Amino acid sequence: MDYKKLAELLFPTIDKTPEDYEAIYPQRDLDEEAKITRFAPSPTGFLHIGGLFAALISERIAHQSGGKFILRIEDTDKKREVDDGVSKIIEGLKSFGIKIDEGFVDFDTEEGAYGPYKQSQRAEIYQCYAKSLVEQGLAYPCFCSEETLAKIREEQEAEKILPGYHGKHAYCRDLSYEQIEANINEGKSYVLRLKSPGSEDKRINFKDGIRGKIELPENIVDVVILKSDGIPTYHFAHVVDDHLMRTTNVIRGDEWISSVPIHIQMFAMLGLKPPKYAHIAPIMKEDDGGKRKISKRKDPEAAVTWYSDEGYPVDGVIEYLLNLANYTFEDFRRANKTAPWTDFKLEMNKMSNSGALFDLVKLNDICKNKIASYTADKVYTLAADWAKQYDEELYTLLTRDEEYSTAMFGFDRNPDKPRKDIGKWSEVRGAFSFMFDELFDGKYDDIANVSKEDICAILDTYADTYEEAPDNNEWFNSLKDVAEKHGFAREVKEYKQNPDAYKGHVGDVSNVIRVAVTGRTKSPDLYSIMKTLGKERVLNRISAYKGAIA
RNA sequence: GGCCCCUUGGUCAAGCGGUUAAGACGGCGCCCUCUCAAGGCGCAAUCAUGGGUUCGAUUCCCGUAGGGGUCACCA
Repeated sequence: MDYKKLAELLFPTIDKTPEDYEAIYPQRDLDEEAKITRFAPSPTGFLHIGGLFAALISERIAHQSGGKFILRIEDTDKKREVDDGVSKIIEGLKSFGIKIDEGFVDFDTEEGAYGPYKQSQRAEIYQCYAKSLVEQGLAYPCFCSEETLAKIREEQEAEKILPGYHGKHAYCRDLSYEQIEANINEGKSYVLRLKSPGSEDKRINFKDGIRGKIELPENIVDVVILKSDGIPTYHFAHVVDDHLMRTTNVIRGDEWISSVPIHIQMFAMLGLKPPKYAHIAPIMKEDDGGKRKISKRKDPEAAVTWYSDEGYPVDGVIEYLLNLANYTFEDFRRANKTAPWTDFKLEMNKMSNSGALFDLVKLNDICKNKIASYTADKVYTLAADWAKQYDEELYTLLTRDEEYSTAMFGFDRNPDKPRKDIGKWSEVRGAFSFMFDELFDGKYDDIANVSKEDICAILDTYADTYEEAPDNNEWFNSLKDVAEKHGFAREVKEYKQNPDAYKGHVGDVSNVIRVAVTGRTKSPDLYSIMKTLGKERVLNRISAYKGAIA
């Protein structure tokens, strides 16, 4: 058969050759060490936490080696594509600080010399490589209908042999030129299949960057490389794109492992060198005592936007993911308390090869530590940013008096032992409601161990003698005076040594003030709170509390 | 079902033939403390299972079970 003639019949408009594209997209001029990685999602909905994880790993591997990180859009499936899919991906990546060098670096901004970076715009390139395969007799058109394919599958199931287009079921494999031409003239639609040279009893080996050596049976199926609309399947697009974009390391989900034989075969048939592969385990979710892949449909936390909505600090989420990727991140963080996460050297071979359960409790802990490490200014900025989008009332309150809010976020924020009570911005409202009259709900925790009479007497004395103390010590000393006056011990120790001699101790007295001022028995440093609140508001709170318990 | 991958406390996990089987989160307890948060100290809790190999298996080999993935003109 004259394959050249066939190629012309199939691709009359394709006049470039693979050599042309080799020249258009030359080898990159980079260090030996520099790695080119890419994140290649399909725009079928929101950005998934697993996608962010894969993107983060790829970005790290590229940037810590002095290489480049590409965002390529795999939009070869028109049926599943979602309108704003691309912008959702870019927005998600951007909001988590993933820096893209090439491809879709921003909304409507495509950069780089290896584009276009959207597969739907690369049809001619794929077709050119497909044509060359046909010319060499390595690919052929297949006219089998869906029904035929279904029948083949049935037969194979009955015979208990490997399903797929191969062997005696590969009906179109040996069609003559005349048959093909006749079919085409009839207007029959067809796909292009690769003529697999694989044999059933041979195996292929490859080294996975995470799992090490993997051995799989060779691919014997004549897979589709071009769909009937002329658009490539994932496999073919991957091979052509990652070659032409000069990707050195393909990092993707482990659901691709079983396709590696197909990919390696394609690279070989095109005479190209495959990239290094690394397959990462999916993020799992606990389900009825079992594990399952975290799912777009069932789990709100699968969407990356969920973390933004909840107000998790983006660094916290990233560090949790890094922690999931390499157990050594924790040590890095302990040793470098304030270093940016980009200083951490991610190691591929330290990645776990079984899927980890996503642990919101751990995430929360990391985020608490993260926020505790911020300055009050930074907390203010980030909390306000979040509130602006998700809690308008809080935003108004927070920004009404920046100095006031910053002082509030500064409670107990000493560098050695910072307060760790909020893990996400949505907790700000609840944690600091007492700082704003608009949010202060007039509900009070019960005080169990002080009588109502004593509470009133303490409040009276306190209100009458209230002065803004210059520092915490002095304030506390004056509180001790109040305690003493009402029959409470000045020191907790004194009380413990001789409990019958007192009604209680200074801690009980401070709690009375605490409840009056904040409504609750648990709060950050009371002195700081009152100082920030100001005398007038403190006195108002005290009288309001008296009214409430009267 | 075929093929492939995986299996250490509740969770993330270190370990790579001999260990009291790290560490972190969570839990519990104690200490510190004007409350809480934090911090300090401590406790409980793990090698899926059966066979080998070996003087010795968490570690190596085989089987079993369980989990996951994949077998499309989806990625």
